[in-house]
Amino acid sequence: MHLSTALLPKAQEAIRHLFEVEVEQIEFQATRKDFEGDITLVIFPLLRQIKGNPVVIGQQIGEQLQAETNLVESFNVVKGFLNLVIAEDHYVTALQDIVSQQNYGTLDATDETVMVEYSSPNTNKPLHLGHIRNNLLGYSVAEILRASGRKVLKTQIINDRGIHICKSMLAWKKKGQGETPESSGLKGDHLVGKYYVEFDKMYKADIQSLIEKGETEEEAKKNAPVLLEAQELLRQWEAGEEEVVALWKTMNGWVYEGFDQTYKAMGVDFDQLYYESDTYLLGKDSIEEGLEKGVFFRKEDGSVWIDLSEDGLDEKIVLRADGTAVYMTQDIGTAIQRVKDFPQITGMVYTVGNEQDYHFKVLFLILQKLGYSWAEKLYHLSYGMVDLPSGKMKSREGTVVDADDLIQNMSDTAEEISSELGKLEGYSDEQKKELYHTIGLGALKYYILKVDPRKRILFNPEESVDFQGNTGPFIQYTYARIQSILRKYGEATNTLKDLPTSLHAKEKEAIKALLQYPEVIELAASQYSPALIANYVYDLVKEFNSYYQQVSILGEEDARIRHFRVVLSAQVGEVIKSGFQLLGINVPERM
RNA sequence: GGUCGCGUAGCUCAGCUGGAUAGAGCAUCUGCCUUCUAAGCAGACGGUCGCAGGUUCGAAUCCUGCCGCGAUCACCA
Repeated sequence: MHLSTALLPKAQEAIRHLFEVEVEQIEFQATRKDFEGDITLVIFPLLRQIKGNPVVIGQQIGEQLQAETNLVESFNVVKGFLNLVIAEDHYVTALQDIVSQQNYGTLDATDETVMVEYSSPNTNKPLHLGHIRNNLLGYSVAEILRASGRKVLKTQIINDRGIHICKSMLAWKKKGQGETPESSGLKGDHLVGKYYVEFDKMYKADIQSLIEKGETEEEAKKNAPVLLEAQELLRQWEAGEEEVVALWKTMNGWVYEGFDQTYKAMGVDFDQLYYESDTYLLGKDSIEEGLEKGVFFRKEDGSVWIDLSEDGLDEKIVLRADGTAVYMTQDIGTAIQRVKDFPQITGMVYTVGNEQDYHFKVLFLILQKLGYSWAEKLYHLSYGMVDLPSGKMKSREGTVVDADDLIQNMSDTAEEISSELGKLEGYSDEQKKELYHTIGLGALKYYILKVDPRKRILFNPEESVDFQGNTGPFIQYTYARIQSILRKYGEATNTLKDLPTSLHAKEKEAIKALLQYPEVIELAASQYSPALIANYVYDLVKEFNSYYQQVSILGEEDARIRHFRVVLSAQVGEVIKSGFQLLGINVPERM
């Protein structure tokens, strides 16, 4: 039971008794560090119903509470704040309760099922840092939603068709000389990406020569021969020409092998895959349906639109004059298809950058207007771009931070630091390698997830991601130290035997921090924010490290107190592990 | 220009539905390894919370205007 919910009726009772007033809500907050107390009752809001001096009122309520409940041991009043000191045995029993729970922090199951879409890359180039943020956010939010009692389906829609892949195909046909991942030793997605860059070179050369022949830049960009060829390739693909489709399959196959490796290294996965080549024609039926319902209207040229001016937006096209689909058409169709595939879905989360805020606003409105009940529970997990000091990342121009390279670099840095510290005696090379990956990836993931998704991230590859302070490795390190204690202690720590009669101040603080975990999960789920989990785990860890420094755990002579301290440490370790799992970060036994 | 988001210490970020003297990390400086892992702990330094109004007993937080940065406003995806 939560402290404030336990205290609420007591305080209401006290106020009723003292002032003969019924108050519905009472504001509790954690007592600030510089004052004595655990929880603070804010008097000011009560003044609306109780006239008088807040200090006097606080004093009276404090006295009443102290007399009426053994939860409150003592109190003090500072200005309009009634600081309550909670009896220590409350915290001891609270810890006992936490320890007895299977998956402490996770919330009761609901009947909701949420589909979380993330990643959804194009298949013409390897994944980069922008995708990493997307993947980490999507994966983590999925985990957080699951911990908050929802069932979760992780998905991505792979953008496997379109002009972008045709560009890579064309360049490969012209310049590739049959090169394959095997022949070149290149990872498949990198090989295909190489030809995407190659295309851009040819394209730029074409533009240049057209300009020299007197065309304007605008004309040249439209008429460049390689672009026209790529467009022709797309038409042939749509017509199903065997040779083109075969090449398309081959090159996409290379890319998928590459992606699989990257996803595996990143530690993300999916329950269901969708391919744009299967879904790009979807949605047209819904346009007809919407026309009948009067949600859409047809213009004279035959194109179909929706008027969203009443919703503060403008008109948006949903079907071209020639009857072909636009992006919106597809997205409408795909959303509906997903609910057909998984009828248990009650909501969906789209992890897509904030440059598409407007698109999703419109998409969700359309689905609502079409009358789908689940449309109320769609959420665009919008996040800020990852920029470099030099500006935006552009694949074509090679100014990207490659995902595979970055993950490898992080791992290398972890290795350097670990080797310097030299604490891994007895670890095999295999174990070490795995550990470096855990730490390096932990640093990267934490670095990205600890910031509010909405904010854009400026990533400076020159200044490597930190391994000290508010970082993933710092938290992993704390976990490893706890595990070291547990190994040495040897006994079971899943139950509290003899309860101590008094607590160290730091023990009380650590238990308070543990008690917050469930509500943090709830908040993180309702706000779709892994950052809240990251910041919480950091606070917990800081609290614990301070305790660890001040108090000897295994060195305690009294066996009962020693056991209590080990159990408390074990539980802190559990919450670190659990919280980090929600961020998709592993924790090491040693480091 | 319209719409949306962001603006907190030199740098990177917290600050929950308004509450006490705005908190961390990095960087700089000072201490602490014969005691459970120093990727640590304790401390110092560092702020007109972009600016100006407003609401309130109380505003970094809510409202309005302005400034700055970013995104978006295609029969592109």
